[in-house]
Amino acid sequence: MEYSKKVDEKWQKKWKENNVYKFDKNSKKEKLYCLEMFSYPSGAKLHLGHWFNYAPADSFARFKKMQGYNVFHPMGFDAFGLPAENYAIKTGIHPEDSTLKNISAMRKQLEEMGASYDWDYTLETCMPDYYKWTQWIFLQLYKAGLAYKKEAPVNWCDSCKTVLANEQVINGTCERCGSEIKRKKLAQWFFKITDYAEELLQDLDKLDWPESTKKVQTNWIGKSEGSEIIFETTSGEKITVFTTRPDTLNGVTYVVLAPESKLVQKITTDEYKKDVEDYIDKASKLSEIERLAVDKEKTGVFTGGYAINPINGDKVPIWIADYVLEDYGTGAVMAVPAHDERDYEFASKYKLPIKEVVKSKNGEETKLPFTEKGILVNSGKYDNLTSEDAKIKITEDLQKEGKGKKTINYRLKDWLVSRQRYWGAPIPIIYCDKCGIVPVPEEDLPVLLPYDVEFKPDGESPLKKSKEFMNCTCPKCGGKAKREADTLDTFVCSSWYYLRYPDAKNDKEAFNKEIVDKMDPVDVYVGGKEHAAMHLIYARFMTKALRDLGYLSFDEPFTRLVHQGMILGPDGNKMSKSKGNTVAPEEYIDKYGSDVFRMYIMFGFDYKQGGPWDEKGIEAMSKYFTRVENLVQNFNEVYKNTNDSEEIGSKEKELLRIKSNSIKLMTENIEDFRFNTAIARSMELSNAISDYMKEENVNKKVLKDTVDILIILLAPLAPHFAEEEWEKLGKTGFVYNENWPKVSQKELAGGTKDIPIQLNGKLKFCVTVSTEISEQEMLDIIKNDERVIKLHENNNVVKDIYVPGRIYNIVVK
RNA sequence: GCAGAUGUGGCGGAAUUGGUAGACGCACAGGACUUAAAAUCCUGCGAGGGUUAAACCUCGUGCCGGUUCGAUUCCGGCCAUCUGCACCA
Repeated sequence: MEYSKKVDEKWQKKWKENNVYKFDKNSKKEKLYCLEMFSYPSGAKLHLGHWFNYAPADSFARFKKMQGYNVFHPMGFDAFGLPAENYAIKTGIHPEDSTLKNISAMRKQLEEMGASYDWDYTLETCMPDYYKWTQWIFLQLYKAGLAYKKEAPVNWCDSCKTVLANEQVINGTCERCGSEIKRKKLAQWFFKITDYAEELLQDLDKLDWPESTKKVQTNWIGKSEGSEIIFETTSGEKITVFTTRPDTLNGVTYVVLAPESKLVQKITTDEYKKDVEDYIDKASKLSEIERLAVDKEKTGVFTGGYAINPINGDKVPIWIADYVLEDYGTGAVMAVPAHDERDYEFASKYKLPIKEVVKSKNGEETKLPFTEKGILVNSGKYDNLTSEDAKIKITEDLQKEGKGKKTINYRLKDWLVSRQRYWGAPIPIIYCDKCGIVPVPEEDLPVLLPYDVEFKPDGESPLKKSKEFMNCTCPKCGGKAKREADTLDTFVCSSWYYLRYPDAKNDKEAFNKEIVDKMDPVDVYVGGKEHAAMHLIYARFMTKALRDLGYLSFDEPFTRLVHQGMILGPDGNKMSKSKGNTVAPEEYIDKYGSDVFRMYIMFGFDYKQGGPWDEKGIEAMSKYFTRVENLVQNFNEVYKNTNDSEEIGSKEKELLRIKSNSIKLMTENIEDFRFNTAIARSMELSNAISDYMKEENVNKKVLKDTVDILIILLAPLAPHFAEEEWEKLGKTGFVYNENWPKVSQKELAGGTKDIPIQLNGKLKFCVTVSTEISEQEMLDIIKNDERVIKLHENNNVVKDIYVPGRIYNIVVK
């Protein structure tokens, strides 16, 4: 049958009937856990991005299986979350109904793609049999003190009526709807990811991840080493500041508190009370985007209070200013306008003194603000020390007097996990008037998400409106109590799903320890780099936390990480409905079949790079399929009708060399997710076979072996097509069950090779030598080549450089 | 502003540890087959010069410079585009 969607259907049916993709958990082969980031069923159809993520990664998994690994390759659905709820708000269709419908449609499409998933291991995060365990994990973290509640200024989106994580705030606007984010104080649940900041940073070294992603995480964690320094104040309070530049302590000319700081009230004198209150009031009304605008001029106000410099006794004014952030460091800074740009700008505006205490090391004139390290001046006994030495010395001296210490700060903040939303896993907590916060007993899990709820947003959690859900009895005292109305951030669901897959049907525990230790960590994780900061850091945290609680015994969830690039619209822009440049895969699948589409997206782009969609390439790929079909058909005829030659001559050697070269490079390339070059090598091989078949006398054995190998090599890349051609070759089993071929070094050497001859590094010509002779013989042939001799005669030769088997360069004056 | 990535023919993209730049494919041109077209097959295809035709010569991997017998690859300095993070003291 000529390749089309019909061939896909034929083989999908056969695969199913024969359980070809059944995972054998008892296999003795080495396990390989290959995972793609699971899909979010916000729409009913797989879009091009899904295809570009899943189809090539499936080819990788197939390749690994053929190489002899026991490949575990599951797929599931990240089904809770805002889009389904927003869709529901718009259309009135319940999130559960639309989500489940989308899941079944997407699953059907994934089957049509021909992906080698074992669906016995699937999961859906919105189902009670999954979120029961999400809640259970919450309880374990709660018991361990890693989940806690606190009042916190949160990012509030007025349009979505919800709190957003810092990661969901883009330039002060909501990631989803683009409206400005305001600050609001609410009691919120947090996970203590900051406890793991140092380990999350250190363990990045262990990971086979793209460097750029490690960098993103490093910046996200934002470790900075410095000192905490205590300033006494005239009002008797103490202000602790954090600084990375204790060497500039003598240059402090004022101290600044964040407007939200609790100290402000105590330090402010009556005289300045009104100014300060006005300022705080104004600052709190500013939205995040206004407050953080880069070009915003710094503002602040004097409190009337003074602080005492712990090192020289200087009395400096205390100000409040919104350029100081409450939630970083100590919420207070010592201002050194001479050596910090922000302080300089502020001091200049408010006419505060500027005192220079660091000079350039090489004695050059320094222009203020001078923010580099240098040599201390105007610093009493610390004069002439380098910044590096002074940092240590000053901190030591302060420590002796209990006025300071060395410390480390991280930008990473605790993970805010509560959402005032309906479509998520309910937080398993009960509030009792008598007993306070009471965790739901494990045997009462899951806390079911009620179906009948008014989920239109009005600033309150939708669950609060369901009396049935809210009213309960306290597990401790049996009295009347209320449930937590917030649901968990979907990132909580996705922070542990890779642990659930291998034991997805376990109804006794989230996952069995023995199984998870055997199957995890994920060996190869494939997904977009938009998750570099959030999902990937949360999952790492979760693995480490569960390890410390004794539920598993490894440190990192994803050993190797690969990011696919993004396919852009034909116009080179990101695909979006509003731009009208989207590409619908279904049309192409229907017209050409899934394999042509898969092969095109693998061949037309650098996988890690992506690029603009080009429709012409798909037609070309379809033609390649036809060429291979013709090749197989011709082969069957040639094999039947021509005379056999047992000779292994130069033609055969060349064919075998190309065959082995294709095996070698395809093996390396697929391993490295470089599908475009892998496919190029398969094309070279089919071209070589076609050429060889035009010969008068063919060596049938060589030809047959080579054709078989071509189809085997294509099997992971074009699975349906390869099965069809395999069958045409008269084979009975599935080509998927064949072994990936091995390279023959002897064949790879071929018969001859060309040694380039250069003159001053520029190619002149090549000398062809046999690969079966010694290096010395090769050199002799090159040296005695007429053209080489001529080059020597006609030039003033300085020397010859010979890299054995590689290149021969003649250096002339 | 900081960090990261990218820059190669008309196009997508290839080039081991520095060693024949442009694999493979698209597009294009010419040819074969055909009444014709499509499909298929064959040939050519970085730019410029040169030749009846070849041979051959010069230039060429964003720009400038360096290291080297030899640089798309290594180093220094720019430019452009993209993506993160953005008052983190």
